[in-house]
Amino acid sequence: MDDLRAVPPSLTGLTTYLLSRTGKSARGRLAGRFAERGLRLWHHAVLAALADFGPHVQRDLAARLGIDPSDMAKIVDELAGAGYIERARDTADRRRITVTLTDAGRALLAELDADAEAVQDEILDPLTDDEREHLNALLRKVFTHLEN
Amino acid sequence: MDDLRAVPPSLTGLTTYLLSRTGKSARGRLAGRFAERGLRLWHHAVLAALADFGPHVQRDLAARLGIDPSDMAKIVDELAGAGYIERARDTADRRRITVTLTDAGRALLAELDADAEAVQDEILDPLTDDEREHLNALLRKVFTHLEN
DNA sequence: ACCTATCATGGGTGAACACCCACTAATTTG
DNA sequence: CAAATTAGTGGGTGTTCACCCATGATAGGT
Repeated sequence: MDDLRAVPPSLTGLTTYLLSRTGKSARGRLAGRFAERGLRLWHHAVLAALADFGPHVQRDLAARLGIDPSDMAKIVDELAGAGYIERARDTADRRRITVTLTDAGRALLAELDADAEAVQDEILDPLTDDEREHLNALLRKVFTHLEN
Repeated sequence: MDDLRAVPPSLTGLTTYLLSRTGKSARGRLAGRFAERGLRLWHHAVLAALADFGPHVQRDLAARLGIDPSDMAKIVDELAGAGYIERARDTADRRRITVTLTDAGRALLAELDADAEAVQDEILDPLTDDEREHLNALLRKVFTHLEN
């Protein structure tokens, strides 16, 4: 007891601490899997947004994901270069570029989602199905409240 | 609907995504408060470890918190410089430095804990007391399982 | 037709962070 | 007693990440 590896209980008593640590672990593991494919977390988020809401003007895509338009340009460039999305100049407003998911992109998204599920299974391993459900509901509440 | 600011549901459906985002927000807010005092999250962790487990050999402190000994040396130096902890050479093994919490350190820890509570209240605002309790219990399960 | 605003893009910056190595002092081992 | 090991420390490195600015192309207002 008093294992030298034990984490201070006054920290584990803080829900924010637990959120921070588990969140970091989750992000790290998923980022690791994506990295094996030469991808980062934002690539997944972009593909998911396109799948959920359909084609986007690039600027709207950046706004939706809360990322800098300049960084979005780079991400879009990478995804387009690999054929996962298609860029097309808007004919009405030729400043804009409309981004669309390709079939290859849809297929990649399915794989990335599978990665995410796998990581989720790793991390939520000690929880029953009911508990996972409950955790997701609680976090969803917290998250939607954060978005203001 | 289809608010341009809405986050993709296929992401919010992933508990790992919610963990990652809420965790990042929690860490960011707390780090912001600490930064106003010229401190970082590790300073809090070190003080908490000393309060919970008593004096530590510096190397053990690093091992417990999972941080590089070299980085721990810097953190300890900062805390000692401000008088929050005391360094003392071990008389038996003069290579070792034993780190002890001072009264000032204990007082600072109380303030940092208050900061953490405040951030926690912000973030868990939409949850009832029962739900907060439940969330903490679930995360604790997940966290202790991660530690392997 | 000008002037201003908007979009995509490239490039650069700076903070945070986790690592890693080398060096000194001290201890332990053979 | 010599050699190998360990503790603390200083310094440096590479990565990630969020930001910010400048530029060129295009639109819209007046």
